[in-house]
Amino acid sequence: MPSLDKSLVADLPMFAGLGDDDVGAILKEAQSIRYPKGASVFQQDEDAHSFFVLLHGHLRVMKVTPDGQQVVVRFVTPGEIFGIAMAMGRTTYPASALAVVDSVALVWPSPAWPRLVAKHPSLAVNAIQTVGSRLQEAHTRVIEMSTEQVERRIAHALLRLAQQAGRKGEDGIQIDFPISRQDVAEMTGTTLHTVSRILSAWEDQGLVDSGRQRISIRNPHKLFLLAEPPAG
Amino acid sequence: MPSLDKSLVADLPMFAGLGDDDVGAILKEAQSIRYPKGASVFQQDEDAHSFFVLLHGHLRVMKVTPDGQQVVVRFVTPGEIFGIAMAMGRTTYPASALAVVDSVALVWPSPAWPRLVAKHPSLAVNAIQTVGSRLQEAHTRVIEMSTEQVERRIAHALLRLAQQAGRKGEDGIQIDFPISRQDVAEMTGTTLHTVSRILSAWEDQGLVDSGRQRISIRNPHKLFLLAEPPAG
DNA sequence: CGGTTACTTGATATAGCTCAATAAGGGTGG
DNA sequence: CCACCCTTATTGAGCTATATCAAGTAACCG
Repeated sequence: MPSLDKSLVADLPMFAGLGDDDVGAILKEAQSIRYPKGASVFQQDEDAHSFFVLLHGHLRVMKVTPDGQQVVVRFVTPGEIFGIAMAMGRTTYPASALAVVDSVALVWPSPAWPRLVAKHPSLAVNAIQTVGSRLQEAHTRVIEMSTEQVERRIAHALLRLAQQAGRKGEDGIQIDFPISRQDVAEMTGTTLHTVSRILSAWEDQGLVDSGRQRISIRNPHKLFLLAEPPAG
Repeated sequence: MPSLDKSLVADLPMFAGLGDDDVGAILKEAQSIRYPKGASVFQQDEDAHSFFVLLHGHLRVMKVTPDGQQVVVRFVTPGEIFGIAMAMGRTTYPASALAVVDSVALVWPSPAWPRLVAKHPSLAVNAIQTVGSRLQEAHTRVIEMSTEQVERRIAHALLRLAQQAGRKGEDGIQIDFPISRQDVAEMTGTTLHTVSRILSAWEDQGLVDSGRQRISIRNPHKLFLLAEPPAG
């Protein structure tokens, strides 16, 4: 019984440079698990027992500060590897992951990682690149938070979301999972009130069309101009 | 002529899990270069020709936004690997590195990386961990910028600097390289004016002792309490 | 010394937070 | 299918942390 279809995953960046046989062997060690909407995939500070590849759905990854404030680290989209705390030399997860819609992931036990890497070194190379690009993103975010004010940060966040999880609709690009004002606030370091006000303003200008846990971008070009004002 | 002393570098995290022979072989491919104070090691967007290990001195890594604002990404301290853009799958450096004091680094040509990794897989594993811990730091910074106000952010930044580059002096921990108010501002997303005011206030309270491009922490414990106020 | 770079400090302006109240969806159970 | 409830979103008013503007002082460098 070929438990998992190689074709589903063979061309994910994580498996780049691996032959079909290798991919098959790696997949044999994984199981696929379904996470219903709202379910937790793993919790911050919990023992990093597994690592994952998202097959279907969307996850919100968030961190909570000691005093209870939440920050959204990112959203995981299908094809991404996540929860690789162990590969980064950690024993616990640095953040929590929650299914925002019904989702399915491949799951490997963390102890399999060193063995798999030893046998398939390209895994390590690919993992560095994955972590590297996340580092880039994180730095981008630091820079935005240091130098831009709220409106531009929100514009950037929405454009990024549209790129990662945008679904072309009748008029505009819709973000393909439920996302609240609070979520956007936690991604951009502001409050839901400010997000609400700004989205309302943009709505009036015909820039976006949004509602309860739903945002679509009607005019990406104008939004882009807000995010990156032409030099002057 | 044994150009470089293995003992200098054999126990850096980057070479963990490698035998003396391996370390020797890897070192053979590097040259050591001196960067006088103020010299550029590499420039943002420049072709990622080399990667480095800092042997001596301190570097400031910074990014410039399209509109010319600078952000300090981090300071490099001796023993660290840096400029590994290429390992992360980039062809150009995402930031610039500048010697803030006379410095010395080991330099490898980027094309050597894949070959070295193929021959010494622990390099890849160690690199993931390095990049992973930088990702952690970057996320920490995002979270601080999202949830803390300026005074706490500066407190955190100074404590981190003290940990990475603190030199125990007669009274307190001195940051071991020249650092201006502007630098601290660019690390914490504020202005030099605000940093100056806050340091002045701390000076009055006997928390720090600072001057032109010089900061030392007289009372780390109190500073820590500012950074992490006890729950309430 | 003269010039430049770093730092200090006051006064004012304002972006965005906080507080507060209301409204609109949308799911659920009767 | 309707009524209710809970979550999410909207919007106003006032406040405050911090940026900005402005001016002067101190340290270092050649």
